[in-house]
Amino acid sequence: MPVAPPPLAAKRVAVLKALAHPTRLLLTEALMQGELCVCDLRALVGDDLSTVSKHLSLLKSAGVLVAEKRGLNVYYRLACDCFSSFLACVDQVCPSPQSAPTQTSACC
Amino acid sequence: MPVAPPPLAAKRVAVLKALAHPTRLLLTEALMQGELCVCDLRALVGDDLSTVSKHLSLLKSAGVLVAEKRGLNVYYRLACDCFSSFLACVDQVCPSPQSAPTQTSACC
DNA sequence: GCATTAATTGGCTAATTGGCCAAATAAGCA
DNA sequence: TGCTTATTTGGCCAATTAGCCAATTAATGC
Repeated sequence: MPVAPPPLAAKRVAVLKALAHPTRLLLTEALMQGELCVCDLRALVGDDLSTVSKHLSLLKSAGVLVAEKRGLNVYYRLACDCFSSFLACVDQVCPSPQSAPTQTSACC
Repeated sequence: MPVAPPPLAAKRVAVLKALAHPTRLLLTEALMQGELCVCDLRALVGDDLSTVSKHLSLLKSAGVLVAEKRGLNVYYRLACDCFSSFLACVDQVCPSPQSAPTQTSACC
């Protein structure tokens, strides 16, 4: 088993692709502090509401976020609470000279 | 500090985007076992040599891989040895029902 | 039911990315 | 020098993605 089997690999790619966009990464980072509704997130990133909605939908499809409708609002939150260590992982994958200088959270 | 500062965020996006492609993820996973030359990697993925070269170049630009020329061959290897725990991280970001069933390597 | 607010969906175009071919560069060897 | 092999680069076209607008759906209150 030299590499991941196709279904796992496809899932990994979906997660990575979902997060590999500045706006979507920003949205996800914002949700580290807790759930927010779409209109809050829209105000945060400044894009058109439909654009934000599509980004969120993609993140939900990938399994990164979960959505819950309460009243008129839809609240999004992280599907798992390990996203901060995931980010630490990302920062560690390549030993860049300037990034993560005072980073203490470890992944690997 | 609600979210990552622009330069760090851009770097994260670059790493994620580099890995968010089936072929590039496959190439990177293959290099977990050690360095390989471009022709070996080309045989592994089956794409045109120029396509593989461009994928590798992108991964190098993102800082995921490093290249070293020895003789006629260019050998690529992982820029950091923590890639396996990074993958474990990816698998953990969303609690999918079928993926990572017997996974013991932990990230978060 | 009708009006209002929140969010999603469809449609369209612009921009980006992917992948092949051909040409160019680089290194070793006769 | 010229030949051969390994890799990269440029160019081109197809496919995907991004983002805006308009229209639709959903929930609440009158």
